[in-house]
Amino acid sequence: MAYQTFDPGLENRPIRDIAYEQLKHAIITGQIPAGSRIVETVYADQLHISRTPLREALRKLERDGLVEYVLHRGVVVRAFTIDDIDEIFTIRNAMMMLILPSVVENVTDEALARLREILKEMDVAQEKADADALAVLNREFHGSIEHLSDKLRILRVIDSQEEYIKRFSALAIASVVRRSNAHQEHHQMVALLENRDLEGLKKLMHHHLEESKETCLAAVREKHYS
Amino acid sequence: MAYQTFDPGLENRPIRDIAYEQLKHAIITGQIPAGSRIVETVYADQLHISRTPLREALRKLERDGLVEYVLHRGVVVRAFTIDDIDEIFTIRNAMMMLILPSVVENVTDEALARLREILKEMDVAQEKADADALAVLNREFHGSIEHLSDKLRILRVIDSQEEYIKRFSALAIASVVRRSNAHQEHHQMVALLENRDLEGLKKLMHHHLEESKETCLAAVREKHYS
DNA sequence: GTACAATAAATTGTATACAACCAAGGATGA
DNA sequence: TCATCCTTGGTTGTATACAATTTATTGTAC
Repeated sequence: MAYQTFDPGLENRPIRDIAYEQLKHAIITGQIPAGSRIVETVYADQLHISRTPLREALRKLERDGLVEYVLHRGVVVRAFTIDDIDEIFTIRNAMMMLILPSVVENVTDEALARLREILKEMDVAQEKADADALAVLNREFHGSIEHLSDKLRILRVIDSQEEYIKRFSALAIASVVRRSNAHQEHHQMVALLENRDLEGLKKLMHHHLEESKETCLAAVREKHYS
Repeated sequence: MAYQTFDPGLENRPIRDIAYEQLKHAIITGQIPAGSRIVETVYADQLHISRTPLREALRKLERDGLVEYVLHRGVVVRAFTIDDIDEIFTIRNAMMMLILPSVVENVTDEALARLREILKEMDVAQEKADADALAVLNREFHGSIEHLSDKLRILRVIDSQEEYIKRFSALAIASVVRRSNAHQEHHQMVALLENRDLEGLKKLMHHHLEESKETCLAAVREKHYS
């Protein structure tokens, strides 16, 4: 068959990466339920690609811990429990504490201006109670802060959990109360960053992520997701 | 060509995993220097395998962050600095603090007996100043403690750094002074575990890993590794 | 009907073939 | 001499073919 000539705009990535992201998304959202066996030919046909790039995508998922490989039996989707969510947020929180010193150290006026810009957009979204927009802006906001750090390996750990965070922090933002508190906290964060107040920022960020976790866990428990 | 029919004993893993580990080892030990481009055909020939399993190994290394992928240009070995070592130990220390509560909670008499057994072997190795044996036992000792925890995702983060730790903590163990201190600390750890003294253990473990890091960094700086 | 052996089907593991792309160098023309 | 186009060699991207292994199925004996 012909190559996948989708290529929207400038993107010309290998289709193994497309497959990787699609599978990752499908697993995290539960479209492919935990315990499912991923038979290569089935998914290759479904994605209209050959087994080769699909297998490379599976190897990546394997390193991510999303699927488990069994000798001569291929991969199975790993289970995903409330404890996982707890751990993911806990890891993220701990990593954040590790990078904050370098974040405060490296913050520039340009970065602060950018954060204030995002905050303004968040004000609007908050006003309109647009949870979807807030979820996107929220990731942008936190991402901008995190990537002020030069601790590349720690950032890599955070980024490896990024996809989960995206999904689950959206759940937290769905809560009206949490949304309002989080919004205030975001404003406070920028103020603390402005003053280079490391201790204050650490305390606030820790609280912020802890609250997000609790709200998210409550939401998940309610939906009896596990 | 015929399949790689090496298969020593019971091991019958796919050769992509063999390739993965060999490449990983070669990169971490510096046999393949940072910045090198890994041309698939070259290494496939060298390992006497085809490109397919090699590519799957490369995808895993990509997720590990050991190599970097450039569109249509393949992978290059990422640089590996003193800062990386610092971060790796820092991450490990932070993760350890997160799992220790569950370690203390789950510790059993059998586990303690096992730890004392390892300690005894370490006594012998310490007596004989056998640094190589100590390095192995050291990993076994710490691994046994870590895996008392049921925080699987956090353990996964620790394990993902395992290979580095193996290499670098061996450097720390090469120091006679550090070796002696570490040995004492290991004995103290078991005592604290016995008493389920979480706070004491946290304090000691934090100190222990911090000292290992410093010794290792000093050794690396001396060898002007970076 | 159950147990076991033999066989067939499904699936993964590996190798190879070919297409697409990039980079470098030479040919052509001004 | 310089710029531009084209070609070509090298390398990655993908598809496919085939081998090996596991799992399911069938058949036969008891």
